[in-house]
Amino acid sequence: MSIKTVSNVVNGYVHVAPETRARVQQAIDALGYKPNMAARQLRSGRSGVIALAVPELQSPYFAELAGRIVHAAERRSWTVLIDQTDGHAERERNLVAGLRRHAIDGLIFSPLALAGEELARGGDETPMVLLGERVWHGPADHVAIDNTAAAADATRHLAESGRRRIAAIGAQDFPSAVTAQQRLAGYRAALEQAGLPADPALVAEVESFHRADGAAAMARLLDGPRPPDAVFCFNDLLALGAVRTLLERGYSVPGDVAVIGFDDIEDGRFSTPTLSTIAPDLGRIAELAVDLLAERLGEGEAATAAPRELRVSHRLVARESTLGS
Amino acid sequence: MSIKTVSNVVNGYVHVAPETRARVQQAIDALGYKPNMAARQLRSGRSGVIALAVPELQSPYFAELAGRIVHAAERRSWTVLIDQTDGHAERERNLVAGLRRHAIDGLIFSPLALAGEELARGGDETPMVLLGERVWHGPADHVAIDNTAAAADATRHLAESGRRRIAAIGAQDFPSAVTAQQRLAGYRAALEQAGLPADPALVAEVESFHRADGAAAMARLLDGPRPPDAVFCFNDLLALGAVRTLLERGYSVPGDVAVIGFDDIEDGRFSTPTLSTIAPDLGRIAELAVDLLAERLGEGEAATAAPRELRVSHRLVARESTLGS
DNA sequence: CCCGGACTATACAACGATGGAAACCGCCCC
DNA sequence: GGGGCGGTTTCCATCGTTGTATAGTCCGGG
Repeated sequence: MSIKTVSNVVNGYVHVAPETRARVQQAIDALGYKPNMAARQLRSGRSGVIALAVPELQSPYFAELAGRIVHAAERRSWTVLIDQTDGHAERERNLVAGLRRHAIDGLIFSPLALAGEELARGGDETPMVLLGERVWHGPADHVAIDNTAAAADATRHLAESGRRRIAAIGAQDFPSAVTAQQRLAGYRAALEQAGLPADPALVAEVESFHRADGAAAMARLLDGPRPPDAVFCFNDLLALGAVRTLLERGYSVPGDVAVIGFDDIEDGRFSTPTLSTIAPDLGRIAELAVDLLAERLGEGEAATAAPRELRVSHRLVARESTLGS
Repeated sequence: MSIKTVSNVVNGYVHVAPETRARVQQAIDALGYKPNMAARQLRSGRSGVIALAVPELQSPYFAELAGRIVHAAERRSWTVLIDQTDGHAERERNLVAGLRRHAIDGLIFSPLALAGEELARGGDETPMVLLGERVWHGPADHVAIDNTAAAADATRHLAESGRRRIAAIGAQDFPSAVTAQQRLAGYRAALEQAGLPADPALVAEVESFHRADGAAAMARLLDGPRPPDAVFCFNDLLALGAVRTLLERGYSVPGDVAVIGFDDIEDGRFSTPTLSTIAPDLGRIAELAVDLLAERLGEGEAATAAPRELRVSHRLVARESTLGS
């Protein structure tokens, strides 16, 4: 009974005599033998682990995304290793440069601080899939919804319900804030299409996309000369923060001010009022990201093809914060 | 220039001539050499990866916990691999049995479906730290807050603000639902201490701890013969769901019904009304869990000591849902 | 009765890194 | 001038697994 025979049994190699197989299996059970993954990995070059890099798990959007990706990866018997970048450019750069401390087969990366050419991979050939909004035709596979169109949908929804002074919360003007810029572009486009003036005083900048930023931004808008009658927030957290400020100050939502968010996180379905939002097809994003990695890890053709850009659908979900109850 | 010399340079071995070191380093940079983690791991027996097993990342509590643990692990240069059990007993059993597909140095496990002796480790000697509530003196290191006391604190807070009919949402009667049972025990103890009768009609069972369960449970309580004037929900998600139902039906919170939750997730700080809750020291839990693993992975004494039980502090955070605004 | 082929088990060499021992070097000191 | 010595580098074995090549076994057919 040689080592190789054990290997054959463990791997279900066909030509093992049933009797031998049984004996080996028995020994395995008795001794509690576990194959050593490190050695297997060394031999095969595959670890069965993919990394997911997100800014922070504390944000419901990323937490949900992570959960979906873990599930999608499970179907391929992959495990997911989490890298939290906290949105630090340095960390993100290290990821892209492949300065990882651990052996992974692929990387799914939702960048926050990096954009454009900075995401080009140097030297490291482990496949990478980029998530989230970004200039098209980048250096790696990319999965995203049509961000600008989605933002326009949200804004149009507000306009169509008769709102005239539609504010935006979530603008950011540093160059890597592609998400914010695309959503702002969609907002402006929809305003123009609706024949509404674009009042710069109605665009509120934020540091980051958390509830507190939304609350503060809303306060600034309300303190301005002519407060808005509707707000498009660039994500649901901002929107929940904004709603909080509005209710705190005695405004009615959507009576006085309608609010719409972006992401469709679960919080918005149970908040009061429930939150209108743009719902990206998260499940599909997760599946596609994992599928793309799988293709790159596969044998032939697809593995070396040019970067692909996949667009995922989104839909508008109108709830109480714009419709009333 | 041998392989070993490169290894020595990479690992910062002292006795390498500066000139040699420089040449090697230069070659490394030029060729983009990356040490192979699989090989290193095979030799050293350490992967630098710990697994975190939680029921689901979609729950803000676990998402936050995961984020904290990733950060705590980072300080030891460990990476965290996520296992989502979805609360399936089978999956949890596999974890405990060590039927892992990947090489990890340790496991931080927040069980949902398993309890007590089922958690005893068979054969697998990779260290495990259990999180969350459970019978004491179990088979592995364990970090948790005093769950019963915390539940009593929450209930007492309601009683002290003059509420007489205090309901509980979150009871579960299957044997592994230790968390629910401990919180229920705390609730009952506090009622008794406050001299309030324990009306079984005021205890609402739930399937799981999500917003929808809280909303449904609240509806059942309101439809009952004598609705409560306060509710202690066994976690914040249940509480947010309950608040949603109350507001939807025109009740004032806390005017008609006061609500308190458990976990102190971020949602509760920006909901309307803001949510009173029990805040466990999550950061400390994460740190301790990682520290315990580190001890077990260390060389000598501590590695083989008896399982330890560490208790983490919690505090009551009173917000609008019990105090009013 | 021998041989080919199918089936089964073993031997050996990798995968890439590292600990330890051995080899090499220049130099000081007796 | 040779032995010893510190500092530096190389050699060898090893971690556990698996692909390839090889050896062994058994059977049926020519």
